[in-house]
Amino acid sequence: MARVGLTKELVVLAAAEIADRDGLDALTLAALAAALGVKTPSLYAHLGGLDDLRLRLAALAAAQLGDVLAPAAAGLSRGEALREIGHVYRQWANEHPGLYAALQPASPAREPAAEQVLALVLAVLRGYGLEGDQAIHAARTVRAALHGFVTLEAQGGFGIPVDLGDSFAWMLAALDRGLASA
Amino acid sequence: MARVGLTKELVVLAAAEIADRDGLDALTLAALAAALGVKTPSLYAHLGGLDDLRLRLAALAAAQLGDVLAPAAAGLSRGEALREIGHVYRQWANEHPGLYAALQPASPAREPAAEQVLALVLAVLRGYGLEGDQAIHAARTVRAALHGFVTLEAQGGFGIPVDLGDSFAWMLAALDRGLASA
DNA sequence: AGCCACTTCCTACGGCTCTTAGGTTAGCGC
DNA sequence: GCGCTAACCTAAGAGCCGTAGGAAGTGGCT
Repeated sequence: MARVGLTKELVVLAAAEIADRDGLDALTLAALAAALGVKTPSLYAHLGGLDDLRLRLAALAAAQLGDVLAPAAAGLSRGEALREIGHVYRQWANEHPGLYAALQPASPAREPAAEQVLALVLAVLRGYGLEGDQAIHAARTVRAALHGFVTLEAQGGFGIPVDLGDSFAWMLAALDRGLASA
Repeated sequence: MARVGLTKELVVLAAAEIADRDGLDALTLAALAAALGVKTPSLYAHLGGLDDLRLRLAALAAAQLGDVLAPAAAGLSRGEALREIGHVYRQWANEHPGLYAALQPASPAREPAAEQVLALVLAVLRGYGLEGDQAIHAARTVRAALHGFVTLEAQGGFGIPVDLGDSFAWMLAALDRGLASA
């Protein structure tokens, strides 16, 4: 019985790879164990089970997204910052569909990263002169638009053959105008 | 063996009720059969299986959403029409979380209703002077914002204790300004 | 009325999922 | 070299979807 030498980190990374390649639904403990060259019950030495795996995946995703987003708006303001954050957000989501999907049911595991992103967005919104409740409304607006677009795109929800990148850029420009005139 | 007298319609309606009450994930053939007072395999007389049930649910959801949305913007234009459509959309989604979720993986089953909704939105956008590709970009923007907000709301994705209705109204107003200045 | 055919509904089963319980063995520290 | 930890295993159970094949209620036809 040659030991594989798994660690929690290796297991979660392998899970992320499966989720991104085959979809989050294809991430089963059986598939994960097979990918690691191990029998399914052996995973319970490293994980608390499927729910625990999903939480760890969500935490990993939140951390990664936070890391790519953090430097995106450095030195930019208003429209430029919004556009940059938007494009980085969309690109990361497109490159990591499984991880992005794992982010979905809001869980405590991703709370810290969520607050990091929120702070980042609020900083940009201050450039628009938005504070207090206004800033919260605006942050939710931006988040809803980004999340909605990326989600619909991932699910093939946009049927019409008009370039999605153009539409995304158009949306960010419209958001910029909407925020600027608040 | 008293017969229950099921029909495809009754089965799908019962499924919709379970999905809305307990969540789409809780909609299993076993749960559906139990709710109908029948054993699981009996459902196969009315359905092709779980995938088929999900498609039928998506078709039902698309039809319902189209029906409530169609008269929403009658006699209104621009900002008022957008606000009305938005509120009806959100209200329906909040009242039917299971059906709304069933709409998710874009399937051929909901195509007709999707086109109906698209035509409705495009009509409103004409009020903003948007045509051709511009109108497509704008329609995608509106859809992304609505879908994103409603989805995040359903998942408890908005943590901060600021009124969600206010945020939604703010988003619709921001969209209106963004579209008006396109 | 009586019978036939249809369709609903059933039991039984196989394969997949996650999960727990308990035993074996590899490899590190003493 | 020996023992302890933990990584890994087999075995088993509950729940899921889906298929196969049989029994029974219901409507139509003679």
